[in-house]
Amino acid sequence: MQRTSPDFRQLCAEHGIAVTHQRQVLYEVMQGMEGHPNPEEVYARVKKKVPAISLATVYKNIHLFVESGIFRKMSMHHGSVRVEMNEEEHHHMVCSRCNAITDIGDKELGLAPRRRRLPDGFLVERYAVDVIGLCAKCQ
Amino acid sequence: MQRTSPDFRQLCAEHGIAVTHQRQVLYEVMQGMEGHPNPEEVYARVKKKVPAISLATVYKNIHLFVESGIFRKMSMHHGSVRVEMNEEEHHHMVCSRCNAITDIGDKELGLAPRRRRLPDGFLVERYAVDVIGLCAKCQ
DNA sequence: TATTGAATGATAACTTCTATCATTCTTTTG
DNA sequence: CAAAAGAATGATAGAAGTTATCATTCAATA
Repeated sequence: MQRTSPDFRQLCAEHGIAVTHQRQVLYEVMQGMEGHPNPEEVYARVKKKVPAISLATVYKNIHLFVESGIFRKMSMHHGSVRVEMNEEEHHHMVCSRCNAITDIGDKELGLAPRRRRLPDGFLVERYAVDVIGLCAKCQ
Repeated sequence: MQRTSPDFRQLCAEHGIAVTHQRQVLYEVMQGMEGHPNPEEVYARVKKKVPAISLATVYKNIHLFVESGIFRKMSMHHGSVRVEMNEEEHHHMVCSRCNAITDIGDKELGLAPRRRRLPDGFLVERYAVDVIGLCAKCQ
């Protein structure tokens, strides 16, 4: 029985990881989620399609996806790992009262040019700006 | 027995919190720490001066200090709460390999103009920039 | 100083995440 | 294409960090 698509086989080949049914379902479910889902949320959704899947498998594969560059991990304002599903270059507005996180595009943020080298020989990969403040609801 | 200094009494009065011996020792110990200590590190130090103190008390008071504005909580790249002890306006360089966090001053970062209002009516309090990259050791 | 409400300390419990390991599935190799 | 080798999965125990509970002690205030 062919359980995995050619597209997913290729994605895995490109990133040097093995193809499994669980992995494909997990990938597709995560693709369909917006914002910054945490592992429990992903697990709940994947379970609908693969009821026997283990939470450990979800964790292991989220790490694998992040390490192999398929998804990006974002910093943790929630006390749990969050995966970044927005592919656009963007940053975050974090409400200091309710902790809600909203994306904001690079342009709307309007920050000046960036340096590729910083003191102590630090080599820059990217800038992640958190704007701390109050969301409309909490003002 | 007078166990608390007038200075600390005033600080507490200003922030509307009660004065206790544990609280003063905790405050002084934290003042003497640099970087981004976590609750366990703080607990270990405070215990030397107040051996009977409970870890729960440390946690409760760190929260209290942060909520009342005495200290600032920083975002969590380490998987535990970190308190910001650097009073200067600054940001963080986060190594994507070893997770080391180094402070960088506002000027050295060179990210010019900031907006006080952002889309969706978000009211800005401050900008917290995480520069993700590789520290000198990990390159 | 007595009263009342808050803080503390001890510890159980909770949340999030990781390690372990037997079983099952993929990949590789002949 | 089948067998062997290696990797992934699922179940679950356990670790780390944090919070909740509650009896006791302490600080604020009347």
